[in-house]
Amino acid sequence: MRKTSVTSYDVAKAAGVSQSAVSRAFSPGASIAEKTRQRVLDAARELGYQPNAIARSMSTARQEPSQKSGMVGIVVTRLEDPFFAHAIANFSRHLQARGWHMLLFTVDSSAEVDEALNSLMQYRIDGVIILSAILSDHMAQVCRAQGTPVMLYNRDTKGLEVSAVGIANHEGGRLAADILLEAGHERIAFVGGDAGDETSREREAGFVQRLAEAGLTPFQRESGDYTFVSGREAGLRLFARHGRPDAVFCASDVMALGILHAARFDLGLRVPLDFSLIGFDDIPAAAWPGHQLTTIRQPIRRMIREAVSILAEAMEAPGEPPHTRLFPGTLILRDTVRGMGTASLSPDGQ
Amino acid sequence: MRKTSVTSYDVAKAAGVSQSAVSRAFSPGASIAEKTRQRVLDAARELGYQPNAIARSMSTARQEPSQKSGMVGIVVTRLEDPFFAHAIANFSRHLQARGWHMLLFTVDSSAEVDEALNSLMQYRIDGVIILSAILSDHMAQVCRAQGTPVMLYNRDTKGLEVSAVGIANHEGGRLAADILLEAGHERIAFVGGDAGDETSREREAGFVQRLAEAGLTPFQRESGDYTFVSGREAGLRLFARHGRPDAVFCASDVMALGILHAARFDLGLRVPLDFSLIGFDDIPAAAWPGHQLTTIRQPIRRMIREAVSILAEAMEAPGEPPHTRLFPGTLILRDTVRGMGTASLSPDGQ
DNA sequence: CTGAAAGCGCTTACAG
DNA sequence: CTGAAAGCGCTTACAG
Repeated sequence: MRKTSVTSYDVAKAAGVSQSAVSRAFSPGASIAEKTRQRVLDAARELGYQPNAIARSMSTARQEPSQKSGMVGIVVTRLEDPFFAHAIANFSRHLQARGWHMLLFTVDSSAEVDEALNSLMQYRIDGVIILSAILSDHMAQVCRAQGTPVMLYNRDTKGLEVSAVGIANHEGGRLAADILLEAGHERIAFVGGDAGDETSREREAGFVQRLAEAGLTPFQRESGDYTFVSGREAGLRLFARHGRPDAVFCASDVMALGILHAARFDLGLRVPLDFSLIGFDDIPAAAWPGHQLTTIRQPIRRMIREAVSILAEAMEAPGEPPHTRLFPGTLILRDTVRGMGTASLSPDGQ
Repeated sequence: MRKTSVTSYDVAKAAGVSQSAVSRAFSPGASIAEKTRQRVLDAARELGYQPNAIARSMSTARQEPSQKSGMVGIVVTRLEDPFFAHAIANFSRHLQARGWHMLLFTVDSSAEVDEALNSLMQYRIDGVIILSAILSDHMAQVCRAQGTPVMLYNRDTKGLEVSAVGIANHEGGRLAADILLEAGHERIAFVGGDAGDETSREREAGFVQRLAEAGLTPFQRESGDYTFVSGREAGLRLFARHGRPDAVFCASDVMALGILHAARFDLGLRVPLDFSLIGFDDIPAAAWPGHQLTTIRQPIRRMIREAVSILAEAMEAPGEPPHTRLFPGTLILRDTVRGMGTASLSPDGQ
């Protein structure tokens, strides 16, 4: 009655060889005569046989220090955010190119990461990448005990025994302050995430530090949740009263675009005439002709290549200590900072 | 030497029961005394035991008509596109809520779908969702033979024995023409994908049909690849010569925004004064204050809920025939069509 | 309610 | 180069 799928035994019978031979025919580098291999492959094609990855994974559990599934877990928040969508798209291509599959888990906050990890680890993933969230100390130890390497993307390790790839947030914040200071601004506001958001805090810290060196303190501070709408609302609050800022550093492009649209279209302000604006990330929409947002670019492609490569190494050499790599952000001068326009440092506008 | 992970045998020993009992303790509805169950669960927590989903999947292969892995395959092109990023985010939440995991595979074109499916099926996925792409006739039969239900999202089944959820493209195209005609336009251009793109073709067909009923033919036709940049370039071509269109229907919001930015910021044209523009999809950026793009909305949330629900049914009742469900698009009137502005049919702007 | 045992579909020493 | 056999970690009839 069962819709029996074709197994290596069926192929073996059809090809007139043992089941072991079938297995070897599908294992690169296994010792098998080319003639036998061809015979098996032909029979397999005939029957529509595909090796069962689940069963293979079971078998390898016997030899390997830990069971290999061929799957890498990905834990992500806010997949709809263009920054993350791009990251996932890139991760996916790199991982696939190296022969891994992606088991995706979306969470609403860092609080759910441990649970997600637990769920993912039941599938004996070979490694896991966590985007913009952090796991608990306990969970990090569990992963370590299981031999599952962890890669934090866009987040600091905080001393955990895990790998990480990220952007130099503190320096990025300084860079933003640099350019605003150089443009002669003195009433500089900051817009970031909430108090619990580490990335935003680091960017703010660098920003505030650089301001302090120039004898200034932030003129105003607003926060949002990294959506366009929350940026727009922050923008409205920023300019609601008298004594407005003459410049704004926003820790995320998505929110910066919210501020830009609020300023221009809700309030009728001119940017950069009425105030300068600088974002962070360099998402595609930052380069749109109507935006031309000056921002700090994250070298996403390189970062992701590096993250995958570090993780790959860790998955191959279980014992090795974790690696962390921080990339510097680069200033992309476009048209939203007074007196420092147009001369884009990037040739493309993508 | 192997970093032996803890198995049900370890828990059994610790709890002083048989391995079967451990298994039962983790199987909802299995016949086991509550006291035994608690003892097992305690021991499991103590040892950090988590059942091995891979092994579980192997076992079920014995009883079920086909092996259940708890994973649903997702095949997607252009993950970086906001329309797809949103779709994936939604799929992920619904699938997770029902206890499934998502095995994600990205492809560059429909040509790679069969290969992706082959790769995914080696993991004995319980079902698969293909976004905006189609599988071959042969592959559809393979899936059928394996008892793996297939859901096409945003694509027609073309007579294949698979399920599908999509938007009524033809009617959407008619709707777009309706509004442009009503606004009094006569030189109406169309911008879509290339000739091989079915979605675009259907929207165009409905659009052209409605135009014909009014005694008109499309004034001009340009195509792009669904990126902002390609929309911008199409916009440039649209207005490069004399005898310009006075309205444009673009089969995708992302491209429509490219046209909008090209018109306003590269060419200095006014929308909707110089020409009217209507898009398709209603992506978030369409509602940004500076855009206010009139468009045809896809009810993504409902569509995805329906897709998951149809797929879930198919995964539970293998024999059942596939289902197809088409949703109507709704006109979202914003500010890019002459004389029909501002009165948004949607209360929110999200 | 419980335990011993078979079996899911593979991989890989082991012995020719 | 090849085949017989053990074993990966579970689930679930089967027989108490």
